[in-house]
Amino acid sequence: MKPYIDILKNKGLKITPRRKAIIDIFVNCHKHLTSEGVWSLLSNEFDKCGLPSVYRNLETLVECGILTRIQQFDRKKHYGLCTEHHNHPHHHITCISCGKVEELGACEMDNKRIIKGYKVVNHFMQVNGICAGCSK
Amino acid sequence: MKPYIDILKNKGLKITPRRKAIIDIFVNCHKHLTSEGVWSLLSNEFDKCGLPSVYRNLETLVECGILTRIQQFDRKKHYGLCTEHHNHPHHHITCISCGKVEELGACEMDNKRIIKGYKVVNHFMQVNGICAGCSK
DNA sequence: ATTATAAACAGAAATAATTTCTATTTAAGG
DNA sequence: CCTTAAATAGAAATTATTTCTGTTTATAAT
Ligand SMILES: [Mn+2]
Ligand SMILES: [Mn+2]
Ligand SMILES: [Zn+2]
Ligand SMILES: [Zn+2]
Repeated sequence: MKPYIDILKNKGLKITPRRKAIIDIFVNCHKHLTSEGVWSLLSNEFDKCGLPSVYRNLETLVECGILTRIQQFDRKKHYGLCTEHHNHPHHHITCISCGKVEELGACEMDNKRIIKGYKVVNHFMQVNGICAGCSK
Repeated sequence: MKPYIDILKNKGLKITPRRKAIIDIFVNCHKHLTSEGVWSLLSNEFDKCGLPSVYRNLETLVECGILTRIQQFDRKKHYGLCTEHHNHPHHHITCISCGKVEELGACEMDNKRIIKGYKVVNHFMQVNGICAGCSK
């Protein structure tokens, strides 16, 4: 919790109740959630909470490296806590059953500057699986 | 052109003027296009052409392995020709300037069955760059 | 060639995730 | 305690995609 607050502070962003609550949700569940999933959980805590605020805050937290974001083919963005390597590129593996997120180390693409004549700008990798808990 | 038609035939799908035209578009441009981009090009050829048909056909062609599809954070699906390895998992590198698509060989994930206790179900990789032509 | 039939189609309307806009509230520094 | 820019709520707009319905067409069987 604390280190995430510090990231916000260092970037000159306000520590608002909504931001703390959103970070708290992810710290406690370690899952990927959709914007609406987060919104739904926030409604337990706040009488009033606008969906646009949720969207705005989730994107802000992604920009800070606190959250990771994946775009599934279901047209929804999914957000999860990015627990380490805040400034290093890395990827995540997600459980398609329970939504749990874990970090993967550096991948072979991270070093490559040129591939097939293309100057590499960025790359994105998403691995989906079934976690040990859900396999049982 | 011919081999793509054969894929459709083998799957018992009809060879319609729209399908031929869509394949033709991709064969001639080797770029990623959005659904609306394809629709716009089809309008040059057909007086009447419904956007729902374009969506339906693009998805059909993806299922056949003729096209590859990526989901960008712009909320749009992008489609490109998948020229080889029709039955082998592989990835693509895309030029963010001109949209050109090229194939990448197998990646390190392809062999892995278990990662961090997760039974791997599938993975997705997208590499973006600037092609040789656009670098000049 | 003609016909039968399921697949493909057009067009309109609906859906739903996300964004934009505006007025109001609030966190944080002095 | 003030001040102020950032954050927020709520309504409305946007837009990629899907659904629905009635019509057309590719293809196989006659
Ligand atoms: Mn991470
Ligand atoms: Mn391919
Ligand atoms: Zn799981
Ligand atoms: Zn290019």
